[in-house]
This record gives sequence, structure tokens and C-alpha cells, in this order.
Amino acid sequence: MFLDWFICRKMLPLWTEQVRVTSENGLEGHNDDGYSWRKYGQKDILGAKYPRSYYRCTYRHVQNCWATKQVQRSDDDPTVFEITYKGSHTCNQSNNAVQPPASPENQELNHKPQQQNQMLFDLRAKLRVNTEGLDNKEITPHFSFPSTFASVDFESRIFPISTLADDVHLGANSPLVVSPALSESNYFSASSTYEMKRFRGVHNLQHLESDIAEIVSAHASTTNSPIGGMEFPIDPVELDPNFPFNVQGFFT
DNA sequence: AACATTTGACCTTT
DNA sequence: AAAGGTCAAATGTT
Repeated sequence: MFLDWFICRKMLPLWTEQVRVTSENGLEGHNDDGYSWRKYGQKDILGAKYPRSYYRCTYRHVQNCWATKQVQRSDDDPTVFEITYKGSHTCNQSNNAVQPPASPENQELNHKPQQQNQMLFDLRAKLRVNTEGLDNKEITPHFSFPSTFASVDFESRIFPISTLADDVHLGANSPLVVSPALSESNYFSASSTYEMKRFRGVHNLQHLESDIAEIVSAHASTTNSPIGGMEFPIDPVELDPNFPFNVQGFFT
């Protein structure tokens, strides 16, 4: 259904992870998160010492995997890289992964289970609904967690959350801040740019998207309870951006 | 030859 | 208009 797709685009999960490059890791280690990425751009960012580089999944076209990430070297600590992931991997990395498991440190990253990420995505997607309308622009749009981050840990800490608003205020101070940085109409359109170009001239789509976005948020506001939002059927398939590909066919 | 990166142009959002 | 994000041609690498 179209709605699903639109929601998917809008609800693209987004989170940031910080990776410190250590001598054991080697300078190459920082990028090795178990997925293979293809760099597609680099930009100098205002006020940042180092440029930001943009990656997408190598298998975007082969497997319709729309995961992307941005890597930004930290201003103050050059050994730290801030990696912002956007979208979940729908590709089958285990079959295609080119990355050899390097150092033990990296293995921690590599065995970071994919489903766990998926879960994270789903949850964040839900959380986003609840943060709709909140002004979290001031909040540092990231959180970090150790690569050893266990899923059990995650669940036990996530679900007890009483009110999401509290978390929002805690911002980066909270131990595990699943920062609701997903409010982001900008990410939305950014990610659809690619498809947009495929059938440029169909400007309606842009509006259609916003319209639906509003419908969604409107609906969200009626189910205002944060926990209530969590009770939506958490179906990976539902959120799995496994769909966009058809769109091309639909419009051409 | 096929695939990846670099890099300035181009597009979108603010 | 400017900053951020993406495209795509040129270039580099395997």
C-alpha cells in the first residue's frame, strides 16, 4: 500500500553512534561496522574542522537496501568519529559482506545483530510518533551506545520509560537516550530525492507526502500516550523499507 | 571491464 | 542566500 511506503520514508530511523579509533582498531577500523558502504559524497560542514562524508549501502540497487550513513570526524577529538545511520539494512549482508572480521574490537561491532538494529529501528519509529510536535530541535540529535550493547539491556531500559517527554528533556544526559531525532521532514525529503528524480515533474508527490505525514501525526496526537504508541503491532515487515522499488514501476 | 572514490555541480531545505 | 545533501563525470583501484 502506498501509505506504508510514505510512512516508511517519513519514519526512516536515524541514530548516531560514536566510534573511537584506537591503536588496536587501526585507523581503518572505525568504518568497519559489518556492512559494506559506498561513498557517494563529501561535504565541508560549517563550523566543523573535518568534512562529512556520505555513504549508502553498496547493495542499494541490487537488493534495494536504502540504508545510509554519514561519518563526521569529531572536532575536538580527532580519534572519534560520529556515525549517523539512517534507514535499516534490508540487504543480506552475511552473504555479501566483504568485510573480514578484523580485530577483536571490530568483531564486537560486526556481530552486532542485525535484528537488534531492526528492533531499534522499529522502536525508534514508534517513538517518533510520540515526539511529533515536540520541539526537540535543541536536543543533541544523537545518542551513543557501546558496541557491546545487548538487546536485553535495550529492552529492559526502553520499555520502563514512563514518559517520553522526560526523555526528551534528558536529552544526551540520559544513559540510553533514544533521542527522538526523527522528527525530520528534512530527512524525509532528502531520502526521497533519489526516487523523485526518477519521475521528476510529479511534484504532487511532495505534497502527497506531506499530507500523509500530517495525517500520520494527527493520528499520533490522538493516541497521545507514549506507551500507547508502543503498543502498535511491531511488525518488522510493516516498517521494513522493502517497498520503494515498486514505486519506480508505478510511476514510469 | 567492473567497481569504488573524488569532487564540483546541482538540488533541497532552512 | 547559504548550508547540507546528492548526483554524476572523471578518475582511481581491483
